[in-house]
Amino acid sequence: MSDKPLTEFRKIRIAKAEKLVEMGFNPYPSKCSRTHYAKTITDNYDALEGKTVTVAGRLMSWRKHGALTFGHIQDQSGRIQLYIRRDILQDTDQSRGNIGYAHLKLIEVGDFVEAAGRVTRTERGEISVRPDTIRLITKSIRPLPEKRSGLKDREAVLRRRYLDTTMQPHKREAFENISRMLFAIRTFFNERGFLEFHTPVLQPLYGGGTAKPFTTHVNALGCDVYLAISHELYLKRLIAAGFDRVYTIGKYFRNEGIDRSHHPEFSMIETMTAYENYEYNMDLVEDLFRYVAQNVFGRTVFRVNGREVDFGRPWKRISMVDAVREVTGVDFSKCTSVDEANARLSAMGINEPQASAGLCLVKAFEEKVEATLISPTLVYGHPMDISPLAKPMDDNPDYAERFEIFIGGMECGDNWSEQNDPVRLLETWKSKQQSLMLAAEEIHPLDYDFIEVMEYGMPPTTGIGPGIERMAMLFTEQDNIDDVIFFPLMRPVLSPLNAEIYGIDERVYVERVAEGDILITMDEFVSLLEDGIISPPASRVTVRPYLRFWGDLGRGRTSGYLEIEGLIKDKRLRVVGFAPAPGKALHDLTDTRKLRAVIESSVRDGIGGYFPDCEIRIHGVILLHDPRLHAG
RNA sequence: GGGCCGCUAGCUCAGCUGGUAGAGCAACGCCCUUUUAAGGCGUGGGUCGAAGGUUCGAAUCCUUCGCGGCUCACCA
Repeated sequence: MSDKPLTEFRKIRIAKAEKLVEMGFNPYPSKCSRTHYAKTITDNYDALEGKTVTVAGRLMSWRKHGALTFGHIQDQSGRIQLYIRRDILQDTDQSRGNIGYAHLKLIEVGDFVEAAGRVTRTERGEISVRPDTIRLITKSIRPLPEKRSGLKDREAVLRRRYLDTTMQPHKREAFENISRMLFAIRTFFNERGFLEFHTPVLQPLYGGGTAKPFTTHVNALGCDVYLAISHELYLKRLIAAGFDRVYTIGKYFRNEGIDRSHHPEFSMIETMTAYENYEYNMDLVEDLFRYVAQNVFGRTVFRVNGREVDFGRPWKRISMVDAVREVTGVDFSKCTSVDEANARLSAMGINEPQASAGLCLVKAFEEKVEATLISPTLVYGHPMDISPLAKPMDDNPDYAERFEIFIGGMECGDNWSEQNDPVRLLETWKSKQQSLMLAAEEIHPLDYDFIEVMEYGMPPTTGIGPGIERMAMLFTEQDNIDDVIFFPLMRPVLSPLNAEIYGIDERVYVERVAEGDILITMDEFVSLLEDGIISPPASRVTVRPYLRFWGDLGRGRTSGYLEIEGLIKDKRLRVVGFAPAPGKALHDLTDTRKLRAVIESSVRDGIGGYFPDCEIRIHGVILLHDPRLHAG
């Protein structure tokens, strides 16, 4: 009986590693002695020709020609060819870890190797290292993807990014540039006298925004906390503490939609500057983007959504009222009533009545203007209705000292003069809380501790908050956020193949209850049936048994649940605590027919009698494993 | 959440209106002193995402589910 290809491949490679151990080699040594990166050698060939160098990296190609062997080693900098000659390569020497020509078959594509030898050119002119010695640094026991195409399946790329960047090294560029970007951002702020702080990710209250948070629990304190949806309230506490210029490059967590420009976990650079207002920040934001463009990318013109965006020119600054008037011809500042404003809205084809004239302006802006703002534009003067943490403008208190950054039709940051009047802040928050409770049945926490901070006093302050990923998308010219986040969040999966390799007998399913499903216990279910409360609206009920086996086969326990469709209209019922045939050994998994028969009779005996006229379809048993036991 | 699309060997992909599951790369064996998509000869490799259904017969048709993609909506 032969194995599946991957299983066989893996066994062969493990056998080679074992052979190496038998021979006295360590296939996983801890040290290597690289002297040069590949690119250093190809860039400085004239100076290095004939010199002895040591290179190390992953073996990406391997061409045997009898007494000659060619291959390419790939390191972080690039690739360089190995030109191996039988008459030059030293013999196998376990004490030094050297692998001689006779044993070269023990290393292969995918392995990490180290080669020491002279820098030379082959007859075809390729700069190469001609090794005197070759050492195996790390044995690889999985096959690399197809060498020409690499990974193409999007899911495979996202789940195994390390393979994608191995096969197509140019795909590392965006990530390298993001790293440089972060360094440049820090340099930019540090040079301007800002101090970087780490603010809490675990927060007892979530504030500074209206997003849905992730919740978690602190055992030691016995209380629930939230992952940060924003860091701004903590930065303001730092200003109150006497620091004039602070920033954080923090992680933000928002339990909301995922699409090509939204990710549940993202990063932002957030600043607070005391003794300045939003106008200072307009200059700061513009300088920041220009600084990053020039210092990291060496240019100011980028392509965003197929259109050119120039960060070098002075950015357009326009009030929201003017921006809407420019595009639609409607001047919302002249609207004297909500009804008038809503009439203007519906005249431009937006039939969603808003609660205030300010909200009408915002709606018109979002619908008609936002997508047209390709060149970097700062839009200021938001209605106070939507700016609870911002200060009103002196000359027009209906509008906030606030601006948003728009680039390529995408919002890239929100910024304002911080409201530091504690009495007004409290009033605003309370009324906002009430309206939100009425409107959305959502309770937003009031952070009284923060109000107290404001009562002690915070000097005039202004902050900016450009998103790192949005910025990275602009500068690396990617249109999908997954391509600027190396490890995007995905549902966990365990392939049947891995389940087999790692000795997990059954298919692994992640147990979860979808929204809208009803979860009840077996006892509750039975009593509902007995009382006749549940009866099928349709003539057919579909039952899917899910079972989990604990402990040793033949002796362990069985638990599971039934998924039942057709008993409650449009809902799926999940009955937990289903124990088929109590007392019987169900663990003979090899006889699936017998297993199924036992489950079927158990289900039919259990519920079939309650509605005799109904067809009950029982699907094959699905075996569960606790994913937590086998994660990773 | 809605719509559309995809899932076949480790990887990249064929597989027509239902009729014995295919190729290349990778792997294994042998040959080869200038290859770089090396080449030549030979060999092995599959729960066609899962479960049901229709059928004499299903990778193919139907239903449900899983995972993913694109897109719209929602959400900053």
